[in-house]
Amino acid sequence: MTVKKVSSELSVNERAQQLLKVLIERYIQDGEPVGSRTLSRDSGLDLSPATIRNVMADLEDLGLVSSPHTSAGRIPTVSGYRMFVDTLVTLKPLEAGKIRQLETGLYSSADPKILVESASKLLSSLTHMAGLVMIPRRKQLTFRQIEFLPLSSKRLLTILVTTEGEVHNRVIDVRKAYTPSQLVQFANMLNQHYSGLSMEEMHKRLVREMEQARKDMNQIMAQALEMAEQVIDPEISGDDYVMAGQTNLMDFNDFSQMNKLRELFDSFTEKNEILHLLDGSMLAEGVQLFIGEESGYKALDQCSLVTAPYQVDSKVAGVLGVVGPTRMAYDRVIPIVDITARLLSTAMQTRKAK
Amino acid sequence: MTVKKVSSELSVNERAQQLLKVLIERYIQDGEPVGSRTLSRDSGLDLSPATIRNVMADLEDLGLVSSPHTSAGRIPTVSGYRMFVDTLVTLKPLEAGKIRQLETGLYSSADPKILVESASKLLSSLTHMAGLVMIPRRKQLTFRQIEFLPLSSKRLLTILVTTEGEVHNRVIDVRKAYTPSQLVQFANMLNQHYSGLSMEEMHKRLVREMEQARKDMNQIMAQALEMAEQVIDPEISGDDYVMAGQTNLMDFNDFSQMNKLRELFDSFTEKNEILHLLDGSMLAEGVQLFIGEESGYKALDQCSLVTAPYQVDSKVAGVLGVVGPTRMAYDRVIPIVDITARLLSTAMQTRKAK
DNA sequence: ATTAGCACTCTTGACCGCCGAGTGCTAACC
DNA sequence: GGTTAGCACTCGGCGGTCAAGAGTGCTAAT
Repeated sequence: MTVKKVSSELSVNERAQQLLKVLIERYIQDGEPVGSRTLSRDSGLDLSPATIRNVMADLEDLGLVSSPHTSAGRIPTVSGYRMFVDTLVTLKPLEAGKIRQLETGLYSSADPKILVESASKLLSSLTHMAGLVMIPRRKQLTFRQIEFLPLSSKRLLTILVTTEGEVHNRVIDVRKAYTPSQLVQFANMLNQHYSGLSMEEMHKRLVREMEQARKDMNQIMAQALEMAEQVIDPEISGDDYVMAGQTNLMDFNDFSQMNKLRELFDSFTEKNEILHLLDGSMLAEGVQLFIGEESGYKALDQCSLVTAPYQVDSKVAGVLGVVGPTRMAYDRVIPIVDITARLLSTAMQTRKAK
Repeated sequence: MTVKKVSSELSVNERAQQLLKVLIERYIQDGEPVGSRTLSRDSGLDLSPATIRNVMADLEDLGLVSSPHTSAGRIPTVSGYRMFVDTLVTLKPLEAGKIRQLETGLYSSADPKILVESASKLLSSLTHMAGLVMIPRRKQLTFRQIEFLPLSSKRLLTILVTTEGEVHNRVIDVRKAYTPSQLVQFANMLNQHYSGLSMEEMHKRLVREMEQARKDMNQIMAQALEMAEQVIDPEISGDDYVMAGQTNLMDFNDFSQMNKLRELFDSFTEKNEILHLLDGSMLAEGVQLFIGEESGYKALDQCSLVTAPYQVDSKVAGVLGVVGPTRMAYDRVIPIVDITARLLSTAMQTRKAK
């Protein structure tokens, strides 16, 4: 009996999965609980509503679907969505037109800032949700060049250029006045010495070598290093992301209650929660999903986040993705995020080759 | 008869104005149409509801109030608000605590970018609406210093510093390669020659003197000027504003319909309409209001905008303000905007004196 | 194992009537 | 003549009822 049951359960499972898949696709399409009759008609499985009701009861026991009230159809739960995206979904290849749109949108500029901005705009316009792109993390940028510009006697404008093409400005106050030629000398020294290092590495070395210079009573050296240290300071992490199309989320009646939406928008301006999440998904390879409460952040518990890391110089530099309602068209969104990440990677790459 | 009527009408008007004032204050307070009985109780005028009904009928004829339906109280129209803010409102002086909050919030930083950002945050938190601060207009900034940094043989990073303390970076491509010393020479020349001019003036001169240099076959000069011209280019207007607390607007049930709110938010990201408005109110002295449809922009027709220009170096540099529902506490908001503008002015001033 | 049938549940929208708030008008009042 | 009391009227909002529709769970038959 047990043996029989196992084998039968397997076949049931396959069928149940198929039904779950159809149910979720259906629910994503029109946002209403799906009933047994609808499923019986559209599943392609030639089963009567009654049979399907039995299967639904099983799925409900497994926690994959739930019904909002006694006499409504079923809607997927978070676990249901999870199973769907992990094993059931059939991804829709991206239409050529949209790929072209992405390509042209991302090849136009050499400035990484603009590139990041267009990527997030493209994501939002292709998915009709909110797109976001994390700015390359400061730690992982590589140092290329630093310059000091006197603003007043004891105030300097420092300009930091990375290999990736980013430019950072910062005003620092110094203890004593330097002549322009001294400043040039400082800059030259730093540029020769540290060019090509990652910010993180550079920071480490700066600290170490500053110690050394002080011991050696090498004033000049120590001063230059101290100034550089003030600019490189990893505390000013510069971690940030760019977002576009937040207002798209207002179209989803999933967020009909204003306060939920407000909470979400606030967490977009707060940034730290989102950054945490993005940071976490830097490590993963390929597309990653956070469905509903999976993210662990209350503000996002009605949303899903689809992310993919992008590379510069074959090292992971950042993450991009979209935010939308849990009930989103995963089959379309996943490829979009995936391809956008790839294209952004190459767009940033070619820039460097120039 | 006519003479008498005029005199009586005058006295009626005074009373009517008083009633209009109380009505608007009341409506602003709790957002519901105000009826004759309420007014009779709270106006302090010791009039019966019936009399007040007559006055209301007059006010309605004058287009200052309207009733949403036959048996509701009256609500102010745009003209009603206009009359209110122009002649009736008694402004509430800002509490010392809030002034201190503003002062500490605005004196902490020397960087104009940060200053602008905190000003808009302060505005939003003090008014519980959306605060915005327009960035000093490029044209009106004064040139202080320019530097050229070679990135690759024919690509230069240009750094532009204004007297106001802003730093602008831009990457430009040049036709031929220059040696570092040539670049320094260019920069020196430009800095000596143009320092202290407004961008607008500088641009004019650049064009003129470039012509001259070409005629004189002064290659070096012409090249330097051409490079500068690429950086100064007023087309890249850099007009922009910083906004904070948009989500506050979601709390007002005045914007209960999502699409209205969305339109508004979209116009915030679009920016040009808002910039137009802000630009227009740069000329006005002191606080200026756009109530409802007065702004002329559809997206803003449920909102009011309260603005005030701020100065740097006793020249108008930009505008700041708040956006909120037409039904906002003008008596509190107007002083807040006014004082914030003054404090931002001094905060930016002292910066320069340093 | 599957299905048909049936009773039951729950939501939704329409309809109804009532209450309260407020108006406009008229006639009386000072 | 301005002001007021009184009265009829209007309208939105609220609660209740009702029927229709959709969907379920269970049972018994296939």
